[in-house]
Amino acid sequence: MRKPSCDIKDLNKGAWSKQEDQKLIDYINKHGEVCWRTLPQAAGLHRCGKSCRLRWINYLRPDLKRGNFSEDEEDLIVKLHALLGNRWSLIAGRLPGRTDNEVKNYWNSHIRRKLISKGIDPNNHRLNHTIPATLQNPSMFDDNSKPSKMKEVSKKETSKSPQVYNSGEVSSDAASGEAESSCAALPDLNLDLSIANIPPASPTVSENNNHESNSSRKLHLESPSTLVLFQ
DNA sequence: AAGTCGAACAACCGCGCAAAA
DNA sequence: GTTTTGCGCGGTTGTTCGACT
Repeated sequence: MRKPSCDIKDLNKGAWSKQEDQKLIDYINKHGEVCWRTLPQAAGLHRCGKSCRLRWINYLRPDLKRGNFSEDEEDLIVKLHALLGNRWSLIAGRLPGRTDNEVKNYWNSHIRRKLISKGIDPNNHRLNHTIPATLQNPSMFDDNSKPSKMKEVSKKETSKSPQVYNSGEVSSDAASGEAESSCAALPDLNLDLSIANIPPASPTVSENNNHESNSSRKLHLESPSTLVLFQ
């Protein structure tokens, strides 16, 4: 049986200290992103490689943008989500300086609610037939779609709700189908969109790593025609 | 001022995939 | 052809902090 990659005892968990961050940064600056499994020991970190990788990719990488998402970025996320579903790494790959985790969090905390407030199902980008309570009483949302008292879309509810795009089960057909339907739902969005039209982000870590990401392997993005949509 | 609630976000977990052995 | 290994992904959880009562 395969042994877990993080089964070593006495490993630190939880928040990273500044010292740990610095060790990781120093090591990667010196040696580059080598084998994540062996990196912690080599760098003198009591963390599993996975944890180091995550910390580096999501927080320590020098090319990270951080800060609020712009309107353009938000638009792009919505469009890409309509195309790709919950393929956060692919979506993030088109947003320079953004990570999949960041995009995912932003989607769940901001965009998702925003769409719901507009009566759009964030799972399939279709207009809900039943008018949501939020539309009947728009005052429940302010301009930033920050729900003042929206218990209906509580954290648990949103995270536990079934996703249309189950991981690994979304074919490009399904994705394009969603996109087609979303055109009607989102008339303001120009979904005459192809991957080729989207400005490429700076190479991600995985791309730099000479490894094709899992997601691109699954979707074969290297052949853009797969995802080009025409209305 | 204290307590409660919810949003935001960092981090972890489990799984699938591809490459290597 | 099968098993093992490591990476990367998406989903979920935990923690922090600000707003509100």
